[in-house]
Amino acid sequence: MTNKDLANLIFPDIDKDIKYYEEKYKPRDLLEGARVTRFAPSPTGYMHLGGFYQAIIDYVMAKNSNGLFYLRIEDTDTKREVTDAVDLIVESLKHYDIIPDEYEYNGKINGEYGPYFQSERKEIYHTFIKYLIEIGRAYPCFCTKEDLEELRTHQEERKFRTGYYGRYAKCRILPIEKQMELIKEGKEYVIRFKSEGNFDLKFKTDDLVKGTLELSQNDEDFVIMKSSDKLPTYHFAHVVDDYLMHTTHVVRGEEWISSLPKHLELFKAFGFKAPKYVHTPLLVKKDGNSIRKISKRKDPEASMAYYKEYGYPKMAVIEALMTIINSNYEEWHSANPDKKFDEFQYNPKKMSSSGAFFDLDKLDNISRNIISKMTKDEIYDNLLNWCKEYDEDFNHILENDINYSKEVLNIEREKKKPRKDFAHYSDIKNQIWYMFDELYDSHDKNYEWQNINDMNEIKDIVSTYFNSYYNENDDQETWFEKMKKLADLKGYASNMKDYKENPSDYKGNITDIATVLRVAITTYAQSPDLYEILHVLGLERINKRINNLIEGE
RNA sequence: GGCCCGUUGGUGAAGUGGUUUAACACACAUGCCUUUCACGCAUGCAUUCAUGGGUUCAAAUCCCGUACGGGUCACCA
Repeated sequence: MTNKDLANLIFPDIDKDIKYYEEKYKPRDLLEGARVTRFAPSPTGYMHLGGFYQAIIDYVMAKNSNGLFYLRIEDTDTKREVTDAVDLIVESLKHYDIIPDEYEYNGKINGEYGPYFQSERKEIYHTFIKYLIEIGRAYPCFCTKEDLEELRTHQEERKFRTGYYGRYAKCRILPIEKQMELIKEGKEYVIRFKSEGNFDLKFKTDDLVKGTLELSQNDEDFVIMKSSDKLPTYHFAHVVDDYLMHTTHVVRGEEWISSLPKHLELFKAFGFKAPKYVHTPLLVKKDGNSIRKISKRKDPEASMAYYKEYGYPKMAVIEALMTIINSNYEEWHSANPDKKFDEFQYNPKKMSSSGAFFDLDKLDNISRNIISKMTKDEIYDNLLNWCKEYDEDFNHILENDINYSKEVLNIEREKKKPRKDFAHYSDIKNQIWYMFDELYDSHDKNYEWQNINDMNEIKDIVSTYFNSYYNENDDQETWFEKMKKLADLKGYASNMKDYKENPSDYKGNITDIATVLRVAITTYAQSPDLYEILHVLGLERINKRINNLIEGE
């Protein structure tokens, strides 16, 4: 009885060999220096910010080297799988225009190196495992959960390092005859890798972010194939897939560093060249005094859905992430405003090696800048798009009179120093509701009168102004001159200098007049430029409002 | 607990032995501009790089210890 007999007993139907797959998945025809990256999430829930952050790195690394970026779904854990998770992942990437060059979705495979769902690659893994068994580097293990637990407590009590290794790996010394006998009896088993490493020996390996890592050799006979569904574990699938798909750079969270020795030993056992690794720092968050990993349960902003719901422009989210990825991104971007973010030369060495904070304030700032630079047409389209999903009422209002809506959005826009008061689309309605009669009429109005708060005085100022002074066709200068005249007429200083010199000579000053008019029209003491607001509103809306104000109460 | 990684202002960070009196951006504060707000502009905000020691003419930058934080020790990824 030989290893070959064992291998055939375990995988009687596997008739292909590694060569077959190497022939099938030939090296990629890419230019020198082109990087092949992949985003390889497991579909266990929603799209996490940390995953997206990695996908961006993958994408940028591939794009700025004329390489290629693909999506692989790591669905080898059938127990944790969540139904719509793959849809969420694909839709999130799509929403941000991070489109993989190769992927598989809804049964359609786009790319020559698929399938791209690990669950569909079972035969490939089995072929590779079969080979390992044949050369004596893998074996069936019949230990039960109880056996392993016992081992563990035994090791813990003696303060030994826990794990299935060396003399504790009892199934590795089972004679082949015994192994085959147990399998024929129908005993449950997993396949373990037979390690040749020595934990006391260290080796050095390079990580593109962390630099040189000094790690102990792996000596654990870790599981490479599970018993229940015969699917491989992550460690095994990673090695086989990234070899066959010719990944050049593996981007993953730094939590994987501790299992790197396992992966490297596996690559070595096959005689494959390992890819380069980019172990990214975790996204963390300050919670009181402690720092912790950003968590989906406690932090809504951990989910990509958060940014969509709030209506952040997609470039804002991407740029906020880019500034964490390489802090010189911002500088580069302002020097190259017309270049796309994926032209930025990402440098893993410049990446922070400690945990990174994702700062929502910073996101808001970036977002404000981006929104302020949009043309009225762009912001209108984007807002409408967002409203279609999250605010149907506002959507209808915006579509009711498209030109008017665009003019409203255009207030203090399309100029050198545009307003920067919208951080996300869900902000907008609350800030400009008074521009739309449909919202204005039904809105609770809390007039923020300031210095002048006597209603008779207010009504007098408002009616005099709109009856005798306001003219829609005035330019801004004339418009303001008229307001000054009104101020003089009513006993308010039109010149601030005069007012400051002799405040007691006046009832108030020009700012009080402007404020009354502003509040009368918008209810707010603070608003964008009043001249523009009046101009956009138009006489009809204005008259309706002042009539209501004067006749009301 | 073992092993690994890390620690520069409120935040992201630049910086790898001497143009650093520690860049830039966000946040914050003050002032200017101004019919309000926002914008813009100006100024301020770490005498110090977790901490103790060492190497050196010279250290945030190199070495050792300590503390603290994080990761990982599954038939999860």
